[in-house]
Amino acid sequence: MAAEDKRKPMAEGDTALARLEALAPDRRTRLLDAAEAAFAEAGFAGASMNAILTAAAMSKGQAYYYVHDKGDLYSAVIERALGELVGRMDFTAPLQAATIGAFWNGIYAAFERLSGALVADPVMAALGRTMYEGPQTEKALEAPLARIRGALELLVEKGQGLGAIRADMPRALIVDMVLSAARALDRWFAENWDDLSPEEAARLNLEGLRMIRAMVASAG
Amino acid sequence: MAAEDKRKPMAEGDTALARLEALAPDRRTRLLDAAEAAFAEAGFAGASMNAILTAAAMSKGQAYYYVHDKGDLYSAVIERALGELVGRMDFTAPLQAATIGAFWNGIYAAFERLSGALVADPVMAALGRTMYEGPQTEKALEAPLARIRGALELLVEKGQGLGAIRADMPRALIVDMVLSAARALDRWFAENWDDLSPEEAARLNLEGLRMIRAMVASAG
DNA sequence: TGTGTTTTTAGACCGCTGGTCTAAAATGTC
DNA sequence: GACATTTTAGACCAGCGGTCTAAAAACACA
Repeated sequence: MAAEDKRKPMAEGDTALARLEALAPDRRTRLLDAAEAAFAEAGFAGASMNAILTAAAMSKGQAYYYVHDKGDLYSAVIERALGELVGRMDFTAPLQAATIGAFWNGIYAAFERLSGALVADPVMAALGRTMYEGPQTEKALEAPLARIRGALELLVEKGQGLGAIRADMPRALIVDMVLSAARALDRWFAENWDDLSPEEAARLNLEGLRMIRAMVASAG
Repeated sequence: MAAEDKRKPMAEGDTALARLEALAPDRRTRLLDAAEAAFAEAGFAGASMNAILTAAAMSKGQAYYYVHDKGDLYSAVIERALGELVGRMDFTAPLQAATIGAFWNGIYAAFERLSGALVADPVMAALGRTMYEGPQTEKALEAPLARIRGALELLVEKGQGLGAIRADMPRALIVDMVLSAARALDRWFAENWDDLSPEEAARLNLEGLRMIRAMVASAG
């Protein structure tokens, strides 16, 4: 009478983050820090799981007990980083704006804060670039990305309500275009930062946001 | 007196495409076709070199004689695909436009042709999505991407000369933002194509281009 | 404290990856 | 026919992400 295998096979749907969350904070931090550094430097595919585990001083069995696979670990890293970022952006001002002008000004301010944060933290910036690697990352990103898109979508909705943003295009499309233009702007800044005077940088940043605004502003 | 090794070690800078170009056309096509299909389906990192070689009925020694590494093969695939695409876009009309209106119309027409081509050829579209995988592809793409950017830059310059495009921002930045917004537009279409009526698709496509135009148009 | 159960850990192991290397085959040259 | 060069085949290599087993550690209840 073979005893049935009662070992818990890692609850199915939960992306194993359940266990990760229960892991002692210092060890979780050690793992996520090592992973974040590796992903930021080499991208998702380029980062070596083995190297990450060595850096985090964790055995394989240990790591794969807390995480389904590499993509899962990646999700956790992104989720943590995103948490810090959205905290910094803080969209409450534009969301409560009463006029079109106040709406845009609130957005400018939020993006300025974000931009400052990314400039100050190149690892985070590099990690962000990671997010478009392709089919493998895409799946791992679904959950965390949905959250940030949700926030932006809310913002667009508010803008449309105020008459600030054109309402004749699908909201999702507008969000996509804004996100990607903003990212291009950011990438350009990252690459050319050293050649820019502070004044020029500030001017270009503001004008860049104005360009994005022009793209989505309602014709009126 | 050991005879020096006279074997040609594959000329250094030339990305080995020299040999590839000299390869009999049918065999080169066989290899590139197999690679294109694999890259389009699984992305750069996800595609298996071994599988590609099997599909192309080529031995390893053979393939690596004509190509430095996977990135090199990828470059060749992109280069070929890009050649077909730029042929389809044909920017001569907007480049010779005499008025702002004609300039934009020419651009609309070129993008419409491109969009049509991508819709008709999903493999090519998938391949395009591949191009932003990360550090690994980036290097392989430098050369082919520089060409398309060059073409766009010319276009922006012309637009600035006509007063159609704002001249107060670095040309490279404008090109980046346009490219990435256009890509977002394209991606959105790729994902939502099935849910769109032809009329709606046409309208959104045109309006999307107008949005991009609004982003870069001079304040005038 | 002793015993049985469950959770956690270590690391050997697996199939596969992209890439190298050598020895033979093919081709060219005189 | 003889020699040099170019091209081919595929065994082989280190490293990859991931699995698995067996022991260790922690917990539960007496």
